[in-house]
Amino acid sequence: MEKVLIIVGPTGVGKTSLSISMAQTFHGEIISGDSMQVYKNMDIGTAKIKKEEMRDVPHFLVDCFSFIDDYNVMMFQEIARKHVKEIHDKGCVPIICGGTGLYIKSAIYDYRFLEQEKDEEFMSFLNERSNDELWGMLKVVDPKVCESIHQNNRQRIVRALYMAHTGEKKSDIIESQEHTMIYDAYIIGLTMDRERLYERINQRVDQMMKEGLLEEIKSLVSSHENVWDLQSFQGIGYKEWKEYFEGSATIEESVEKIKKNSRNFAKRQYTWFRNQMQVHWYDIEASGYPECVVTDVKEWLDN
RNA sequence: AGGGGUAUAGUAUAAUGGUAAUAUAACGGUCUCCAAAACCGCUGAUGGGAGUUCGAUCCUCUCUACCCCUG
Repeated sequence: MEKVLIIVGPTGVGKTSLSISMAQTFHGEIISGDSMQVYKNMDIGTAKIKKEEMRDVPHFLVDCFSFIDDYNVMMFQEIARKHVKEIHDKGCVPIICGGTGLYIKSAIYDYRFLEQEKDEEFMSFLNERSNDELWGMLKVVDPKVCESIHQNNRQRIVRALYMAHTGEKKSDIIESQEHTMIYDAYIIGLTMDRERLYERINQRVDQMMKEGLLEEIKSLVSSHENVWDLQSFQGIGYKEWKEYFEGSATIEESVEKIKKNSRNFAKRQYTWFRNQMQVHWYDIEASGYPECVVTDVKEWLDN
């Protein structure tokens, strides 16, 4: 199996800088496992790596789509796997680094997605139903998957109904998989004291403001109509400005909201990585932090 | 310093002479294409002391802290 190095962790913990040093040490190339850093012109709010920080290490899936484009797991899975193969064939180490848990898991496990077909009629049919009605429908159509989705989670219920309607049932897809990794992956998870991480996140948001986050937003807002509905504008650091532009919130309130959402996000990321993937955790504040990663990765590469 | 007021969960607000509710935060979890999303669960409080009372968070006194007014 091809070897792939994975770097995950909560936002703001320092994944990017480790990815560069790993790439330099082990002759690696980096694939971004991040759902927002793909968008061009969204640099500050996504904490995107700067050109000069890349140190000539090749990066993929960064800065490659317009902010009006849609991007999703299936696209990530396909493109990331393609890059893994190419990097591997070159004799380099593919490094997937990012914070979007589902994306990364879907690329390294045998996840299978349905080809998306548009069915506007069925969609609007679903949109008119209440949560309870949809839940009742799913119970009939795909009872197995129904058990695993909470009644209030409309988004998932709709998705499952849509899958059953357009092709395969979600439960069938899941049962057709072995739920194993398709690569020989070493998963590095970075962590640190929760309180200090939150402090760091808060400071990073203040830093974004100093670097001109608001100006970045303004220029995007003026370059396209109704940006607030775009998928790219559902990202933290962007969606929080809607109220400000509508005149119902101050800059300070928006900044505080960004901080809060970032902290909440970091917590959800921990939950995912702790429970969904087999992560080797490293405390970035522990003594000998970068060195022990190098030692472990070296051992894994040699096997 | 004098006069008045307030004290309930980390924060903001309820309520009652029979030990307390809501929001939010915090924490934990679910996750197969909106995932930086969507959803679920849970912990936590009547400032300290004394009195009245069968029983006080509620009434009384006192201490403490904070707020307002007047020098």
